Amino acid sequence: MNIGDVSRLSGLPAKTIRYYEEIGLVTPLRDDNGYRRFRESDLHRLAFLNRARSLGFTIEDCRGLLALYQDDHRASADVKRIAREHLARIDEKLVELKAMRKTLAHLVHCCAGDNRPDCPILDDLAGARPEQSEQ
Amino acid sequence: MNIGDVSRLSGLPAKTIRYYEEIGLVTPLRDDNGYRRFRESDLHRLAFLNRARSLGFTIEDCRGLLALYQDDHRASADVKRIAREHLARIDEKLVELKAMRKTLAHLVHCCAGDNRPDCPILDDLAGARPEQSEQ
DNA sequence: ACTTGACCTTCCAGTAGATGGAAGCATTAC
DNA sequence: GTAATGCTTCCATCTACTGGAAGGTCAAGT
Repeated sequence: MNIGDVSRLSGLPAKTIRYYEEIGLVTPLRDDNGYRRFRESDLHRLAFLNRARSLGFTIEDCRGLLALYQDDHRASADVKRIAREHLARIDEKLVELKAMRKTLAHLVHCCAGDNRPDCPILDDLAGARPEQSEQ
Repeated sequence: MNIGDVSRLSGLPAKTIRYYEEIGLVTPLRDDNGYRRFRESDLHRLAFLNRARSLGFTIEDCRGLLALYQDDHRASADVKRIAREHLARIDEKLVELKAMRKTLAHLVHCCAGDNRPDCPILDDLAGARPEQSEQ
């Protein structure tokens, strides 16, 4: 298979596949003309990567997960640890985003959004926060 | 004020303040010795930036917000539009993260996390997804 | 045989938003 | 005088790609 084929089959852009090769996540063979030649196993790795990335795992997580995937003597505990840590990161991010969302939604709600200059959003950004006195 | 002072007062690292100068978000004066000299107005801009960034506004959003902040003839509608668009981006991100969280939490829950190799997390990443048949 | 178009290659640059570190002046404290 | 901070610039690095240029390869059609 050429890169176009695995791109279609894995759902990853060819650019991304080349990048993954560059950072050692996949190692296709080469034909005499210099074209990359992908085996079934390469395709599986790429599909695995696409799925793992879509779940938000970092590239380094993916590296670890692929290694465990290949390792018949793995302990599922190692996989679970990576996933749990990732889940914790997601939860942190969710807390942060929800806090942002709450403040922003409040500010947007308070702003008249007309052609006058008075704006509670700018007031907040400038430091005048009614619901959060300066200690 | 030197950079160390505004750093303490604005809460931004000196590195970040230099970076903000580089990209034109703040323009301190210079002393004869080459040191940056910050006015009160610079400090206000930096505090504004710190707050806006902590609410997740992009640097380009901040640029627009600062311009409106300085503009006595602004329309609050313009501020509100920037904030609403940002809010929409946050909501998108929240939807995405919540979906990831749901899948991940389920997989983590299903994984025994012992010293055996069987692992539903890897099974999922490898494409064997029971609750989501292939088309 | 020649051309066209699709496909492939490498290499370089750029994205967002900083952050880390090195080398080297300036200032302040003792 | 010297040691500790503090300031400067410059360059590199991070994440995870993505875009584009310049050019080689291949298969189909005429």
